[in-house]
Amino acid sequence: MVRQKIQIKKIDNLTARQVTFSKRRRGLFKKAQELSTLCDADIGLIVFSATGKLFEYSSSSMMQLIEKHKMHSERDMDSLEQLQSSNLQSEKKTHAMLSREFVDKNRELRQLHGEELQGLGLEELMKLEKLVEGGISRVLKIKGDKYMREISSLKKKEAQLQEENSQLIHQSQARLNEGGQNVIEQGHSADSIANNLSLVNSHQDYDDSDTSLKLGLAYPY
Amino acid sequence: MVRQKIQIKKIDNLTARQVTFSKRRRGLFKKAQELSTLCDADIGLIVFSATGKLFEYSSSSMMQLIEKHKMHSERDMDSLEQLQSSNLQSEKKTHAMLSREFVDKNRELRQLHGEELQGLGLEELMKLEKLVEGGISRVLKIKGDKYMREISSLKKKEAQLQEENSQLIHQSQARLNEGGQNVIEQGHSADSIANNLSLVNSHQDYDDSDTSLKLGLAYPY
DNA sequence: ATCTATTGATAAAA
DNA sequence: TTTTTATCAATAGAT
Repeated sequence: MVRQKIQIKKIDNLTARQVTFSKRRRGLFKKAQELSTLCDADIGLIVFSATGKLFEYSSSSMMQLIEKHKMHSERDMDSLEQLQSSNLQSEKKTHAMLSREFVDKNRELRQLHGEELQGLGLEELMKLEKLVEGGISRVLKIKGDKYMREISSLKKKEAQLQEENSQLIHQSQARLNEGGQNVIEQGHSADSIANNLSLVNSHQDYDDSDTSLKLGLAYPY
Repeated sequence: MVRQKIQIKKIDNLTARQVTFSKRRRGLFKKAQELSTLCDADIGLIVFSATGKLFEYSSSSMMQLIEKHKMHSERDMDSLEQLQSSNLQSEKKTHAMLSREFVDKNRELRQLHGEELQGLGLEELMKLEKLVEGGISRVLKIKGDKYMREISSLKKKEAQLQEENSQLIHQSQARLNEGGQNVIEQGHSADSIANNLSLVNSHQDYDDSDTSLKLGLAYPY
């Protein structure tokens, strides 16, 4: 664009190409920074040289920017997620099947063992739930850039669900006692979980991750 | 840079800022494209206007580029992951402990039931273990994007909790029916989950993100 | 890396 | 917004 105008096509001469890359790259970064400053824009610029070297600029944090970008064009992940999702379809089915087997087995155990064993499973679930909650609160402390905000949002959903779980469990317990059956120790029997269907419908609006954990453990990690 | 040189600082006048944004943005994209063509560079440019509108350019695919970028700068997430990792140490321990309890319970079941049941539990645990391993290896194939993995993990948690809710609700129904009549369709007992926990310990070597799979049981997304 | 002749980008105005 | 125009900035080619 100077001494002589050049064509915008790949520069054949390696040395000339490297020189031009270096010069123009700097110019590009400068322009990006200027635009960001002048117009209060959030800009991210990633440049890989032909040799694979990375150069980047971001007016804020690249991580943050990339996250924001993904939110604006959700389709990025979609192909990947669809891939994974389809990969998992058969597994889900198998898993659901096995889960049912386990359910039956466990019921058997309870029957053999009598009521005093009833609460154990749920009790331990609750412990695990507490662990999850602990993990959440710790992680939530991590600094809030926008990337973090997405994570936070996911965690909120999770917390709501846990709350819902707790309520279900509580009400189930109450219902059991109402039933005037053999009273169990304070443990929460899984079996005892009853009714509370009213809670269900208020959360049907969750979008993604229809993935189901048939085993249902509140295990975050 | 023209009729009068301007300072590189935020343009106060809104209209002027918008005009400049529009002009310079185009110029920037053009320069990016030129650099990409001339020097065979892989370039991604993301611009968010002050009003949140997204403009982007990528010489190849933005997704691809972002993935590549993450591979080159894995350290971004490291501090965060380390935090989480350390936060999780105690939880992992507790979890391992609980897992052992569940294993014991399962052994108890087999003992009560006699020989004909002996192999069953283990057999199914192995099946599940395979499923989990399958899920893990698939996830590990997804290019090393720790960030995505964290979000995935959260989504998994959410899914698990939702499923747990469903199960609780199902059981509630079952319980209700049991109370009044008899015979119900088999809901998924939360108790039954106990058996699966024995899977956990065999995969302690995976890093945090993947750890979720152990607990979440082959649901990577 | 530095120089400099030119082209390219763009601020201000319309 | 887009176009025009007068300048300033970027840079191709040479050193």
